[in-house]
Amino acid sequence: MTSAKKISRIAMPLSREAWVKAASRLIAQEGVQAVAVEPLALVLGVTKGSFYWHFKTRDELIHAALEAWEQDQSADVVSRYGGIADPRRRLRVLLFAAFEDLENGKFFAALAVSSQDPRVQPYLRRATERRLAFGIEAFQALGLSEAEARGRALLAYAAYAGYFQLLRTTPEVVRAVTDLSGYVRRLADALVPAPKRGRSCAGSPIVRR
Amino acid sequence: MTSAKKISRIAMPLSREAWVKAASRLIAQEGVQAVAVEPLALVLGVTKGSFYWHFKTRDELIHAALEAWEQDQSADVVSRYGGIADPRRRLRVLLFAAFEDLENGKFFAALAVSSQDPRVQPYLRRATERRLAFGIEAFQALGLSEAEARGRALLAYAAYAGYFQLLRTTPEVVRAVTDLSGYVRRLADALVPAPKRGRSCAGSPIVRR
DNA sequence: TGGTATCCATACGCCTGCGTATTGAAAAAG
DNA sequence: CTTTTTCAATACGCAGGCGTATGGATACCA
Repeated sequence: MTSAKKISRIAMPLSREAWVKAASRLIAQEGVQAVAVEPLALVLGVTKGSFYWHFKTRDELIHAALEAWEQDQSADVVSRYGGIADPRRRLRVLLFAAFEDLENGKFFAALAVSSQDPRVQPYLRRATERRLAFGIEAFQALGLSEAEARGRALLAYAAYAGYFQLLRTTPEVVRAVTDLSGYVRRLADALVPAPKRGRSCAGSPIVRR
Repeated sequence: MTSAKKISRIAMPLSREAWVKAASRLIAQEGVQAVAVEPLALVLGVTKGSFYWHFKTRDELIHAALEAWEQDQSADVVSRYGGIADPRRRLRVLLFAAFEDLENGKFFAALAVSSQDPRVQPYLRRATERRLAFGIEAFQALGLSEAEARGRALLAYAAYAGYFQLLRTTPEVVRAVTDLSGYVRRLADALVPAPKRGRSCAGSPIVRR
């Protein structure tokens, strides 16, 4: 049958979820503006007729895909939040976990591509607010002043956003320079005093103000 | 001098440069895909007829704008390079200078938006390679190993890219958190041992201020 | 005065993508 | 065995954007 790369579309009806999923993949790879009905239908082995039965407009599909991402997001953060008591360790684990979720990072970078799109903005804004607030809280738990915590959280978040942006724009160059785990470790060492093991810097290098 | 955005255009012939400049502005604001001939002509107060006299295709305009940016880039880097002898100070000055050039930062962030565009890729790749190489060199001048220098350079560059990405995608949120100078100072403190002040402990670059 | 080069307007054809309308087919319900 | 519901194909209209063709208009030259 349709010997295309995708599943062979053997007369099995297409679910709404299938469209959303395909759209999400497309967003992660080429950004929101790439979500076009006809090309997408071609990939799925159907025509527009199918799409406009499942969705009222193209915007509805985009919105659905973004909504799905936001749900995943929240779930993830909450699940990792409950855990660790020690603030230092929690912060480091948080950092590593964030960078380890490559899918999410790539999707986020792809969203940033379409940041001017009014459909995307609210999702991007909420995600940024949520993550930054979380980061600030985590840094404050170390005993830092709010200003200091804000600054470090922004730095950490920018390093996150920047890494995935660079990975998207020029993956060869980035990979030639260092690997992910080394990158994150370095970031964590720069922002969070190492937790107990080995002699960390004498006394308390952290200034609370 | 076109007084403001779209006025004048009083029978004075339009130069090729005017098109390139307008295109560059557009790229910085909305990305490469926004560079469309007819809307641009509307802004400049002419029609397509003018454009296709100065340029063969739309691609030619885009290339011209990117080329102009790359030239500026190189000039800037070279001009700042000659200066400082002390590697610590040089690195910090470099960092501050990079972040202070808001125009360039915004243009870079806008380019990253269109990183998938085959027209943009080479320019983006060259800029990234050049800057990273420069950063690595600067860190090695501090006496760091190549691996360590690579790591820190990537971190610094990601912080740069990330900051301007966030400034582009969610400026309100970023500005609510901290200001630019504080951000850069923090980054410099984290990556570069302060020039004179008390020596930080050997391993951890976190420095009391 | 006439010619030539420069700069721009207008009109056209083409393609892509959105959304609608209509028809069709197959499964489920009756 | 009908009827209804579900899903999809086809055909259409419309808009925006690229590139071409052609015809002014203005200025500079000879």
